[in-house]
Amino acid sequence: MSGYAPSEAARRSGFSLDTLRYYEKIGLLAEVERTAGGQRVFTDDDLGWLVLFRCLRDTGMPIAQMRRYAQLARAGEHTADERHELLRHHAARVEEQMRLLQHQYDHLREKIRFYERLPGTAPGSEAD
Amino acid sequence: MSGYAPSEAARRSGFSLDTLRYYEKIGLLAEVERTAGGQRVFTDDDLGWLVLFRCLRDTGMPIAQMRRYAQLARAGEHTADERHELLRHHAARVEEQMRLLQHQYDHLREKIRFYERLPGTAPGSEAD
DNA sequence: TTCCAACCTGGAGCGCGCTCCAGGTCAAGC
DNA sequence: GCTTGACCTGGAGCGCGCTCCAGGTTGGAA
Repeated sequence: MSGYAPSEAARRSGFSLDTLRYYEKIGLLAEVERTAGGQRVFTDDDLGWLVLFRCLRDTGMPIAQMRRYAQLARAGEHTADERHELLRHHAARVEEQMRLLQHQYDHLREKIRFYERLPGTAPGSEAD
Repeated sequence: MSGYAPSEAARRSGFSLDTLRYYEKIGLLAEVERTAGGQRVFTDDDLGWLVLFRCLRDTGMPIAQMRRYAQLARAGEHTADERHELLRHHAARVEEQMRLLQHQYDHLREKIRFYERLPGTAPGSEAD
């Protein structure tokens, strides 16, 4: 079941080896288990965290905030409310982000339509 | 009608004064007109470009690509096809970006639902 | 046993997109 | 004419999130 070499964890998570080490170094990922010789062994739980980090990162959460979330989770059950609130707050910003993206995408499409109305090589508007 | 002081251009565009100067320096904005004394005077056309840059920037286009677009436009009508293609290509990436954002947003909402199913302070799953 | 690819560490470096600074100039109101 | 706030320039610095490097260690296959 669990116990992945670094390269395997990288492959499964989509993060680079360097990024995995970096995430551990800055305390985003908790201390990863090691072999007797000191090489990392990632667990399914680590992989689960990486999936979450990817979600949060892809939605624009800064690393400092991800770290805060992770540290709260490690602190125990009693931080559940705060973690919940943190995610809800983030979700609200993601919604705003989606609205802005949609809005600017509409602008972009309109701009593109301008080019599609251009009849070959005719004199066009200045505002292109 | 046209002729805006730097601070006014900043206010209208939402870019900082430094950013406006930076955009001109790197050749994103064409050379902005000046008073006899050397102070910038932004035109309505400049403002139009800034609106476009905001659209492209908000949708994640790198500056190098915006500059390419701007330079093509300055080069004349004969670059219209290439500009069109550039925007269409960008729009495709924005669509992909929107899909990913929606997908990860769904994940996030599911995570939040997990906290909402938590009955007070009960022993929860590990995978939080 | 030997090999070599994968792994380790600490720390420097990078690419992006600004942002700030020092030291000086301009121009509008009094 | 003087003041003062907005503006100018070139260039350094920054915050983020990695990414790369040198120099050394590990561990599974042949």
